[in-house]
Amino acid sequence: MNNSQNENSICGCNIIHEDIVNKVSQLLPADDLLYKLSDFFKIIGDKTRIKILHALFESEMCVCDIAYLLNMNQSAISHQLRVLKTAGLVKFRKEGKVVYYSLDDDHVKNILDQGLIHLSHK
Amino acid sequence: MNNSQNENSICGCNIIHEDIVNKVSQLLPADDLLYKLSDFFKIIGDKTRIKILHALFESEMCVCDIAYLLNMNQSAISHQLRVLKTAGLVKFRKEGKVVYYSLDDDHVKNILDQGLIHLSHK
DNA sequence: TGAACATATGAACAAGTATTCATATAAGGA
DNA sequence: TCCTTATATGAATACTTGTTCATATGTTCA
Repeated sequence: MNNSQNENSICGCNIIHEDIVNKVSQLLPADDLLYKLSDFFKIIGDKTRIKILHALFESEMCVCDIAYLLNMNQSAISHQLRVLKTAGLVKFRKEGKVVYYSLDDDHVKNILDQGLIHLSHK
Repeated sequence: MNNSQNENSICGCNIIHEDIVNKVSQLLPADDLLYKLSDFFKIIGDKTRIKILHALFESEMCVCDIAYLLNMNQSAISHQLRVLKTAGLVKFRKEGKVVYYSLDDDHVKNILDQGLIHLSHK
């Protein structure tokens, strides 16, 4: 237990447990890494994108197929596919006019499945 | 290959591969479940909350400690702790004025670690 | 070459959300 | 009881982001 007299200007209160804060502070991963991590979860934390990913678990699909499947217009799907592509979660191949998207990462299915397990245990 | 003459009013294009769409449509988890799943990832897809969770991996902490550790004011942390509490990811115990937060879910650390593995493999 | 179509993309708009500020609540100590 | 302090919370603000609309690009086919 370690209190200082004046409240801290940063957080607006005193440090109650300086020893714990110091210990945890050292063990915490770098900000940079944690930001990347939260960005990754942000990508899969969207209902449209998570549906696209689940669809691609089953089969590669073209933009038009996905749009029809999800009952959304082509533009919205195309925008979201770009997000997934930029994040390295999907890749594509072109065949004439048609662009086929598929998964580009083995871990993603694993992580989504873990999420489902989490939900089922709550 | 299966084209209809007029473009589809829903997605603004024709279905290219009706067979695939039908197959995937049957295999896709229920909307309800996928929404819950994306909500879960949305919770951990925030830099402040992911820092809080990582901090709590190491030790239970009071609100003030977390605020000081993350260099944020008490109110912001309190709001985010409520989000995490509502999602069932953290729990708390009271000791006088002080409220101690800790993890309330075993799967979360696992999932975050998987996320880190994903990042390191990219 | 021109029409049709699959996809991409920029801009605008709408909706959601994280943080701040002010203040309330509740507990401890003088 | 009054003062201090730890936490919670409602409202306002600022920011982020998903979707739509209009349009551009690029390919096929007649």
